[in-house]
Amino acid sequence: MNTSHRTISNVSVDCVIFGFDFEQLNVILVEREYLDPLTGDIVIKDFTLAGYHIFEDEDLDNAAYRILKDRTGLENIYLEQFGTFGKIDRVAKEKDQLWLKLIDQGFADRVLTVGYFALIDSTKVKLFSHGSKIQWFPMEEARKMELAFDHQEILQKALETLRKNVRTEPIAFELLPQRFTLTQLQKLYEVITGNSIDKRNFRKKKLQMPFIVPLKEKEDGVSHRPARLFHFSREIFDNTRNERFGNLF
Amino acid sequence: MNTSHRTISNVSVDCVIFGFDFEQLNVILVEREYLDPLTGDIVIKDFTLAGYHIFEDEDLDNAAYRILKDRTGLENIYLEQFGTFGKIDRVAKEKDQLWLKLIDQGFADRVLTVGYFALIDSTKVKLFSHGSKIQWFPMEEARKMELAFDHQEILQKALETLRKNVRTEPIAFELLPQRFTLTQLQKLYEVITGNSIDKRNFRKKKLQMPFIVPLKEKEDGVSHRPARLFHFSREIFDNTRNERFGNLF
DNA sequence: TCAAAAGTGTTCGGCGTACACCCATGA
DNA sequence: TCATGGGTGTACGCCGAACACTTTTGA
Repeated sequence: MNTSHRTISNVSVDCVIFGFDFEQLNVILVEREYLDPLTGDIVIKDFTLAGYHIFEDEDLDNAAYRILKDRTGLENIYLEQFGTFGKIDRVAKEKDQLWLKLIDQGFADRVLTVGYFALIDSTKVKLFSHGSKIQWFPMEEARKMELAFDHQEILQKALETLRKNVRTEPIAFELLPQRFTLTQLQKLYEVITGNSIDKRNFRKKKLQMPFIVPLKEKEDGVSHRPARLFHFSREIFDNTRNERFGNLF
Repeated sequence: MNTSHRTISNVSVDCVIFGFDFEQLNVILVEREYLDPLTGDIVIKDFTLAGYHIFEDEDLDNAAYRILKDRTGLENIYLEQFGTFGKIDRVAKEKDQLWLKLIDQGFADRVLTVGYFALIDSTKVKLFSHGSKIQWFPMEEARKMELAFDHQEILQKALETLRKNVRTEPIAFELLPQRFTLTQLQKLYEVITGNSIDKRNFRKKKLQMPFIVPLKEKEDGVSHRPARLFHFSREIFDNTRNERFGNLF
């Protein structure tokens, strides 16, 4: 991690990085592991969100972009701040206290963390480890894990916010490749909201939206009838969005 | 302000306290004034949101409740966190730097602030000054004022969040007395959203909502036909809210 | 020819919207 | 009796929901 900046000891940023593999919603977690230097025994081994303290000389939003770039190499990604977590005891679990003592980075006892979620097209991303292992987990699995600190609570809030906002903001497309099929889009809405959707109604509605633009290309490499590809035109969206808060799906 | 606690120098909370006087949406601002101790000339005189640094021994949410109680005496008030503001230059305006130097409270150069908004029934609240004057301003006026720090930006975000959330969460009632008329409720929605609403359609819809309960009482002291009073039953709301995100107004 | 997913239309009920007049009360 | 806001019903169009079969492709 970059150490040429001074950090603010009381404030960190945690990024909930969402991805979609056309089957499930996934999230990136970072392994937190500490081995006894003498015996090699595992003292701590669990997972955290991707986070770090903010630097004194960067905007809060930039801290989130930095963390995201450090872990994925990606820039110009959709990032949304969804909450700040500041319970006194949020790092008070025994395991967390032990961890903080072991890594001994001089962070304050009291740390507030600002949560951001990122939406990325996971078909084209390589994860960077920087020492700690980092991997994708299906949301369902991640939601059952015992994460570090209050990260389970943060993950929950991120998911809730995503669920709400995906209905009124055109953010689902951030999780898909530039060219996608309507079935992929439908599946994405289904896994985010947890509802299943009628195919005909879904397609009828999408085809009416001028900013979902049909392309001439079709899928290839599939062993069934290939689907037409679409792309989301932000330009048309910005020009046609009407004032009402109507559901976008 | 309470000084028996140690504060966290990098983190503050600002409260946007909304009220409704049956005509407009109002917000509480605190006067920031500094007089030259020799000449008595006004060096700084403007307004800020109600805010303070958080204490080391309180949860983040509790800091917001504390500030609210200090200023209004109220407890058990609806409070919602809506964003955290952490641009590097958010306290860099010349006037703000001067202010920080003059009050000399040892706060850090870099302060992040967490924004909460409160919804209160302003028919029964007295404001507490604690040295600085504090008063209600109509939103329209407040939105044009040059507030301290980045408080104009914070106010804007608070208002946006209120506008969005009032459609899907039963929070409008927090701004009204326990017993209210439908016309008051309608006016409230109108001033929050900025749209005007058809009276018959509005009433038809409200009367279908089981948690808006008609009372036997009517208004009195008005020089026209008195209106029926209603109250919002949270209990019925909790039992009848369906899963869909349908607009609540 | 089979398996797998793509693609396609109609009906129905409910909800939002537009719209104008009489009523009850205090001054 | 007047001024002021309170209170009420109908008609129409659109949108969301339910529902089943044919088509295209690669294996």
